[in-house]
Amino acid sequence: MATKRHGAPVTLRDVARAVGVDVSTVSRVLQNKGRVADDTRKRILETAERLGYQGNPVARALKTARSSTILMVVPQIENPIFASAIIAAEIEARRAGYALLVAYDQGGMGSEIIEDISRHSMIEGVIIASFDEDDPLRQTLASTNRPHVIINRVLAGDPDCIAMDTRTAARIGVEHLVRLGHRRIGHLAGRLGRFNGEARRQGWADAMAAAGLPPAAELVAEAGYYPDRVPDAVDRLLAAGVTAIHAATLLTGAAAIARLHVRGVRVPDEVSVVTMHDDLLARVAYPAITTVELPTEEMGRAAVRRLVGLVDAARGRRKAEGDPEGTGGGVLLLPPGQLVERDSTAAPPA
Amino acid sequence: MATKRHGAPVTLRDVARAVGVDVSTVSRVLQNKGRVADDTRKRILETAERLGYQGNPVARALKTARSSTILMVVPQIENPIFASAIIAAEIEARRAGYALLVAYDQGGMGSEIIEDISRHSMIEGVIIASFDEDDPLRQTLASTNRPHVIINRVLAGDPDCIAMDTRTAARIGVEHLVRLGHRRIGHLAGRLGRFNGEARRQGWADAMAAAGLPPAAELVAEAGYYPDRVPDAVDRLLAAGVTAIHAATLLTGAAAIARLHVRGVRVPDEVSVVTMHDDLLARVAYPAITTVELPTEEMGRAAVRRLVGLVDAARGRRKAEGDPEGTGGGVLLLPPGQLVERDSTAAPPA
DNA sequence: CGGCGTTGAGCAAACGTTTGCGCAAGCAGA
DNA sequence: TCTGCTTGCGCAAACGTTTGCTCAACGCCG
Repeated sequence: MATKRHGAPVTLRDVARAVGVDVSTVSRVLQNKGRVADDTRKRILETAERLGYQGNPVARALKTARSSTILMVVPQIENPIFASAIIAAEIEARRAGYALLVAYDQGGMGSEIIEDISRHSMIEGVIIASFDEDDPLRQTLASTNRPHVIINRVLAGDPDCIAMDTRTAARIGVEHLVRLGHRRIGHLAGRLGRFNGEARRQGWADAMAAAGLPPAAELVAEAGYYPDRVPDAVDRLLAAGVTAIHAATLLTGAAAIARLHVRGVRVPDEVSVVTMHDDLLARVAYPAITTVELPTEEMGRAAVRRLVGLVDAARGRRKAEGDPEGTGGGVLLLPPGQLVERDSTAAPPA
Repeated sequence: MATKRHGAPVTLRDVARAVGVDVSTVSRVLQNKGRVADDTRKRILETAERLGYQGNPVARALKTARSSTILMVVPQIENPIFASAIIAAEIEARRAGYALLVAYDQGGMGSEIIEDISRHSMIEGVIIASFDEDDPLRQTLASTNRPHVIINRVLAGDPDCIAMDTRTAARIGVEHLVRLGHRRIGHLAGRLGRFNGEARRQGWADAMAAAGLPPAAELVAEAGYYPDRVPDAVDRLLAAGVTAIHAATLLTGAAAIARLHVRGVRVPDEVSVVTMHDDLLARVAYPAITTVELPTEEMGRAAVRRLVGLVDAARGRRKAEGDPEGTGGGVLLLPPGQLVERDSTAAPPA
């Protein structure tokens, strides 16, 4: 009996030898392929269990050319939207039998990152969050025809984008303000001209139009996604005489409230604030912030499902299965959740 | 000339054939091992470049038994401490030539998760954040003797823990309050009895003792890590007559401020609030929160460095190199950063 | 009783590397 | 000219699987 070095992992050969069959038979049993006598099967399963056979994922990957690993590239920014998307994506990936690699893009380096990681790890597909319209990564991805899906943004020409319908989310928030009686409603914009900034502004405009209110230019103040420029933008909205502010993001919404406090403006008595993405921050702010729930987790899950579908398709499997999981191509725009009414919104002052 | 199926990846054999040498020679050139004639080397390099040779990480991993992949397990909680630790860890890992898998533990399932992922991916080491003192994962890890490091917590008996010195961070915050003239300083505790909750309470007690102030029991109110129980705890501290509150976490600090607002207590005029972890939330709260910086990113980076060291050591490399990178064993307690003074702290009312 | 289909299992090739070994060529010293 | 060392490179085994092919044994039907 050939003694193995202690600690060395148990291989198919070890099991095969112990049972007295060929490795191929063991392999077939372990993956339920091919016909094996019930008796043999039982002995193999028992022995594999007894020896603690684990299987070597690398060897399997080499033979099958499948690594069951996907990569998610996110901007380095600590955006809570991505944080929860990653969490949900990982859990969904694990459920689907995949492992999730993450990589943080420090700005437009997506291509290099993917290439870099591909050097040590075989990745079957990529989920990309850091993606400007002009990102060179797009070319790379298209030319290398590696399965990929883009999240948090709809990109013209790419069928595999999964984003949240922030336009509708914005509309819901603003409609709530309208319902409360507000007429001069300002929009604290993110980055206008960018996909997400623009969608939110549109949603604000939609609600305004539906209420017969003019979406005047002075009612829109751009602040970006960081708190820095918020005070200035809020001041401009106050100068425009708003009684309510719709903030594009939770973070800028909170910053807006802080600015209103500084300016001595009471929230919500004098000015209401509403925003989207129902995160913890909305609950610890004072007053607690009224928000519209965003399907951040569903975005992560949907991205994984779509990507797994693409990977499978690329391997020729379930080619014409009528798309039973609804993962079929096409841009997916996830509807927002509920309006969560808290203490930052009220009727305008008489 | 054997035409390859278009799209099939370029292998060593392809390059070797094109140059007219053996695959082994190509391999040696590509990894700079062994002696090869300069001329041959140049031709091989050129051809590899021209054909776009990428190398197959799986095949390499099979042969070398190295996957250059590490796993980081974090609790599913969207704790900003972990978010930034992950980001920093990933970037450090990439720099070290590793890829980072993440997995989110939904509560005590660490062992299952690791086993699950090990089925598809070969992982060389694990960084674990979700780790209670009694976690069964600990046994698993010890018995399987897989290289691992534990972060955000010091575990008796495990030499590879990397945590932040939150005790000192707490002391620094409280010292600041003392310096401002506060004498009745409450501690809004996390979870007492747990590593992190206890360290912070100790730091508070340290500063109190140093100032000759009695750390009375009624000055400590436990609230956990979530905002839910904060209002009640704050009320108790107010009843105890505090003029300042040291909150264990940024989130509960923000929630405490909100509660003080609700109670009609002005911050910082009547009650000051200080906490730790200088995150965006501290800047968008009103008033902006005075915090002590926490080395969350360094924790992530240090964990990766240590783990890489362990992995290398386990493979017998640089066994006795005098530990040039300072990654040597032993618990690492990272010192906190600066006190960032903002608007939530001031002298106590006369 | 011969042909044939089915079942169970072994043989061996392949996946793309890495690496120990061997060997030919070249060259220096004796 | 022979020995012996170095340099450059090919040969082939291995890493642990998966899978197509082969084949013996067996039972069934005509």
